[in-house]
Amino acid sequence: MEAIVMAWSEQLRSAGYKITRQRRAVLQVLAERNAHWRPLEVYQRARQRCPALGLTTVYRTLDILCELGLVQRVHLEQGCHSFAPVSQGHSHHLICRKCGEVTEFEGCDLSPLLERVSRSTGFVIEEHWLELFGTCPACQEE
Amino acid sequence: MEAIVMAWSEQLRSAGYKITRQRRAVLQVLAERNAHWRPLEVYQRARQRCPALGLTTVYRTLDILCELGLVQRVHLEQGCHSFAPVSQGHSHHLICRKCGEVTEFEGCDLSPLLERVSRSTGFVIEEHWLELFGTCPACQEE
DNA sequence: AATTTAATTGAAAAATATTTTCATTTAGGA
DNA sequence: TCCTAAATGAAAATATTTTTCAATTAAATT
Repeated sequence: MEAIVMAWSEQLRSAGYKITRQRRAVLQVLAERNAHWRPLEVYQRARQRCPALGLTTVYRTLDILCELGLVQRVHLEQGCHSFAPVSQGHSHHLICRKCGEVTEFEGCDLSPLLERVSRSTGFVIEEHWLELFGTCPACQEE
Repeated sequence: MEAIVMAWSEQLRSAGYKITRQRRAVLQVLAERNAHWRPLEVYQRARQRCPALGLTTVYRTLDILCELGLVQRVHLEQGCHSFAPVSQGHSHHLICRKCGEVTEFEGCDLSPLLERVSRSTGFVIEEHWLELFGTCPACQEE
């Protein structure tokens, strides 16, 4: 089994959640590809591994994974119904518009910008949210 | 009538859309407050001005306004079902978590960051979204 | 290995959000 | 005023998400 699935399972377990066949199937699907997934897509794909899986459980599992910070909601141009795996805590996504691949990127130091905006507007800024869209190396070749 | 409503109307007209009572009512509501609006909220409020208005028309009007770049979808923590007025073309929003006020901010020069991310990932970056959340000056006083 | 129990489950129903369809109405040019 | 394509609302359809509840099950305990 993928290392990431084992790591996620361990996180679930230590947060007091049981490792069920259904949850494992969901985790395995998410680990398949570093991309954004809609609940229905996860459901359809995970049912190949665990035919008894229900859509409700997919929603519930994604909720838990979000709460633990293992996946994050991704807001696409078409809507905000997708989720993507996250490796560290607070994370920003770079999304390929063609294949849907999701990459996290480092070095998001927005402090100077936030500082400037805060000064000019008088807002106290508590949270920021940045997403980039483009074309990944593989899709550029086509 | 608010200047902004007239400006929006002119934009609609010159894009070939008719100025109907319904559309005017929607525009007037959006001009009331620089905040984020959900379609249902717009509907309820605009019906006070135009009781014949249907929810379908609100959705359709918001679509058109988006297409013309006069409003923009706002992605909140709770979901992406809200819209906010936009003054210039590409715009970023600063959103008050308490009162919902939406402010556009200037000076979003992300070029160095985008350049850096592009180099380290190999992605061609075509679009970026940045949203800030915090507390506006008025809400800080409470 | 068997027992126990609280967590987890799926199905169905409900709630919520959005889009489509279509007959009727209407804005605005002729 | 007349005309016509655009726009409309109501209702139905579709899509998404949550709630409810009786049955099942993971995993701790014996």
